[in-house]
Amino acid sequence: MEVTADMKISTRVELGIVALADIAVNSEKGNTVSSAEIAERQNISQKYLEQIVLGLRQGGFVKGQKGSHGGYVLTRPAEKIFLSEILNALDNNILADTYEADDDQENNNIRASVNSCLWGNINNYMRRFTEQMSLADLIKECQNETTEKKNYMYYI
Amino acid sequence: MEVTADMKISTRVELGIVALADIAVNSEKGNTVSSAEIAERQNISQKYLEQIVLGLRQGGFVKGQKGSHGGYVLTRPAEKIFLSEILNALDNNILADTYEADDDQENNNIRASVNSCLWGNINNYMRRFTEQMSLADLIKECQNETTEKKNYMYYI
DNA sequence: AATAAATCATAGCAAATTCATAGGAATAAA
DNA sequence: TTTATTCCTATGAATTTGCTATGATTTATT
Repeated sequence: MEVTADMKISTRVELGIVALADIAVNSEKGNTVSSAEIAERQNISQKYLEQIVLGLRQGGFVKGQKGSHGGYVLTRPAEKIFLSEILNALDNNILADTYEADDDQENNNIRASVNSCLWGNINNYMRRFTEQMSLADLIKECQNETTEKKNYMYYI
Repeated sequence: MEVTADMKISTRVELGIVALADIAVNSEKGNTVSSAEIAERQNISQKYLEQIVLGLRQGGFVKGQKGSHGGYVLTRPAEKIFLSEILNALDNNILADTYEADDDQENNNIRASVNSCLWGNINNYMRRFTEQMSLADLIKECQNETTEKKNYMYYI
């Protein structure tokens, strides 16, 4: 994800989280959730969705059951899936661990600092925020949408 | 900036901030700073830099003096230029004011919430952070790079 | 065994975006 | 008039993104 490119979420990441939340909500009794169901509920092209869910499976969040009456279930409870993990799986650029200094050290003091001060700071916030927010938290927030938003406090 | 895609800064924004900082630092006695100077100091293609500085001028941060011995100077002190303004000028997606709900309200409760909860939160942080950090602050941090990093606290 | 329903995997493509390169017009100082 | 600079626009290659499409594979059901 480029903070560039826009502080705008990519469709892939957005739909990935949506799909995972949909699976979490609709597989509560152990039944599987098919991509066709998700596609209809969330109004997404099914084939496109399948590609995205592929990433979720490769990331280890869901497992798929092939065949008739197949579908997806979570591999672990939504309380133990953190948004940071999802972002890393679906978009490996979005959460960089570190911003390494540039190689030629002579002239780019300013340039290196822009990265470390500004983006490092924002990236740290984003990482911490997503590391502490689980899929279950997100779903809870969806259900409480009308209630007052909490204030979060973070040390950066 | 797409948190998509990557939480990675675009070259344009990065070089824009770098160029502006360079101008701020090197025009202290009222002298102009030419794009050739900046390009050499920061090791950037001059022609590419000119395009970026064009955006800075259109954003009202610098004014250019044409002709021999021309160059750029800030239009106001670095203390009064905030990073949020630069981001908005160079990348109009990076700091969205709001995340408007999607149009068809029936099925996409989850989808709307992903945007408002997750990206709204991160975007708010980013906006507040960049609204309170001036170009002068950034330059100061560059000069204190070896010193211990401060901890910032924010309410989101 | 046959059928149907679903995942799984890959290829491809149009549009947009990004990162530059290039050429030259306009302007101002010397 | 020369030189140095900003200013402006066109162009293109490479990448990314969002999406469509095709079909192989697997499993449950009849």
